[in-house]
Amino acid sequence: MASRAKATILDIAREAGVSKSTVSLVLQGSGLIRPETAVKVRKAIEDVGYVYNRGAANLRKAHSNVIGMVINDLTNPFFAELAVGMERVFQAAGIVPFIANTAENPVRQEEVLKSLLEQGVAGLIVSPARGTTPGAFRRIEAAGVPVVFAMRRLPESRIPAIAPDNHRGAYLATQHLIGKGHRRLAFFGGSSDLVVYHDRLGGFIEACEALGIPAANRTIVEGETSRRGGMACLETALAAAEPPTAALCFNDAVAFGVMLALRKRGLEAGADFAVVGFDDVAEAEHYMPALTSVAVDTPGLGERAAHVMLKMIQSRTTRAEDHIGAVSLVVRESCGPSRSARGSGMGDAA
Amino acid sequence: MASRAKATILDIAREAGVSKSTVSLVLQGSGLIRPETAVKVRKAIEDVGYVYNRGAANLRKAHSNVIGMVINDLTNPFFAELAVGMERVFQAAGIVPFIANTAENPVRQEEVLKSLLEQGVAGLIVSPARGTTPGAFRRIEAAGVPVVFAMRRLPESRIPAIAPDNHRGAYLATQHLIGKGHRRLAFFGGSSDLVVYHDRLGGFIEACEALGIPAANRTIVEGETSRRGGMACLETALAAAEPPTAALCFNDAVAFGVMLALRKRGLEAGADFAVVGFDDVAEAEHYMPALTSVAVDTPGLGERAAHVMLKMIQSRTTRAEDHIGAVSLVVRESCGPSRSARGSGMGDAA
DNA sequence: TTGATTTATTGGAACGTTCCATCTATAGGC
DNA sequence: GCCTATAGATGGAACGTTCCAATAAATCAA
Repeated sequence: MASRAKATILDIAREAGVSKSTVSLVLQGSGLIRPETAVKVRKAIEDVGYVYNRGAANLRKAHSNVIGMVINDLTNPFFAELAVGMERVFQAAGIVPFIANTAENPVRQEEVLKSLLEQGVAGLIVSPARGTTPGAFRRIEAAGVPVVFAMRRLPESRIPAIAPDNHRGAYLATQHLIGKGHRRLAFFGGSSDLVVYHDRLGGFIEACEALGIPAANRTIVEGETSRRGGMACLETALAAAEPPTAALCFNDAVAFGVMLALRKRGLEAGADFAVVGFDDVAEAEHYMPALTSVAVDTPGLGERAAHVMLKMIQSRTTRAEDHIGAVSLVVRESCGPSRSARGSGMGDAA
Repeated sequence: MASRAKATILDIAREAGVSKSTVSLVLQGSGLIRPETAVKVRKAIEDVGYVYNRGAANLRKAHSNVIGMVINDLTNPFFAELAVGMERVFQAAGIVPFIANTAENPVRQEEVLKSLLEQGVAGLIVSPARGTTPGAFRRIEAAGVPVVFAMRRLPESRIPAIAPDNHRGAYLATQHLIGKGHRRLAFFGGSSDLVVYHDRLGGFIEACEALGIPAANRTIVEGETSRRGGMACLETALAAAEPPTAALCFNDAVAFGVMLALRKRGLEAGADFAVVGFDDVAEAEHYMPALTSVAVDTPGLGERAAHVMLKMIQSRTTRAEDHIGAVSLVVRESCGPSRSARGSGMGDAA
């Protein structure tokens, strides 16, 4: 196996009979080189199986072309969609983003960020893990590396955030449920150490208050932002004396879990209990029953985040405006057909 | 903004009143340093907001601790599960894997691989995009960087592959369908430029031949390995004069698509048409109806691939054994209850 | 005391690039 | 023929680390 000790620019130079400077120039596509020379050099590059050493180059140039994308849960298709949006714009800019998963673990996140930084990334797009301490990004900011938060943000931080209008989305969804006649509502999933949680819950509560649902008729159950979390939430809520008849879920994964738990109990989402999700992942449309959800234009947010990042890098700043994306409620089947209120009657199939 | 021109090891040395060598030693956790000195140095590191420059270090050490993971479709939850398995073992080894998505595009894949290589990765775990040319990894092999294929492999290549027993999985699934009494079978999705495709299709055909399904009663429809692809496959197949009554799908995504298309036609998976998937992603269990699928222990394969990679790096070789993972058929509802066949009773009792 | 050994620390060369300043040819203007 | 301009190519210093060989200081054996 031709493990000939890694060819360098000097090997190429020797092979082609020019100086290393010339090779460097060719590598950068400089117009200062006579075409025939360039051809000769390129042939040599091919011959020796050269691979460019970006680390060495960055040592001089001091700005790399790699961008890190730190994601809190890769198994949630929502984040894959977000990533895809970003990749679209980075690809056009000739940048390859590296994705790293933190699995919702702040310690892992710390490692991941450290590693990315050491690698000399030009910027970082982050959806912070839950429980991230406010100081976690201090060092990064100090290092002057631009960061943008996507979807999630941190309590008090100067870091720009790209996120959907969570408050409004939750409001719309809640309004929809109330419009369907529901009078005992729940908010399922998420946890109060997430800023997004407060945004969404806030929208829920505001709608309840505006439309006459007293606090006594509201059930709020925190839980994991996953299918499993959703299942647990439903169980908890139905154990109450006067259980809710409808729920707004923190995200679609939670909503899927809720629907699953309903099915396990012999209940049907839509008919027996209304559920609405948040994010509108691709699956929502195909679920059975199809999930009513707050659409946030996920790839669009990804693109936006990428653009902001590019801008920050270009203007060598570490600041940028927040961006709140528009949302809309996509009504499907999981809240049932319009029906004139049920007030009571859980219709709890034995 | 403290953009104080990137602190280096020398700044720390000055700050702490020691030499750069000492700082370097501390950074590496060498035991040669007097504890008090180490403390002093660490304090200085903290004070100046130092970030380690791995690029510069690699220039000397020549082996990095980053591993690239190149995935052909991040939106397929299957690959996210694979990634999670790998991460588990890399994390334990103190390595942060960088994930990059090729979106099933060989050109993009080329860029991604180039970028990763230039970054000086220690190894590459790849699920090659469909249509990858056989020569695509020649340069990488020549560069002496260890590569392992996960899930997919390339026609003639010395690169070790970690994959499930595709042939056997397909055989089991087909056998199951025939056992249910089906006599006109289909194989949906995938395309012949994928080695896996031939493996799976091969298992299907072998089972058909062994169990007496003549070629005339077999429908094979190539298609995208996605939900959309599955929908198209079903439409194509049902348009035939004597349409199949059951299908083995290339993967779960295709199977979901098939079930979706069935529903659109007012048919029900299980009762009206049997479908079995491949991969057994988490969703399969929760689908409606729950999908019968070939379980491949995805995270286990991920772990395996990671272990092989670690081994290769450690023993500085570029060769390793292939690994074929065990598979099993998980029977759920999408093939319907046992029924005494159309055609003839395959004696599938209870 | 001397020399040997151990413990802590250090300077300098090397790693593979970029980029500036310099150099050599050739061409053009007169 | 001489001077200047220009195109093309080049050597060397610098980037931030590691690691070897060397040193200095402390300890020990005799």
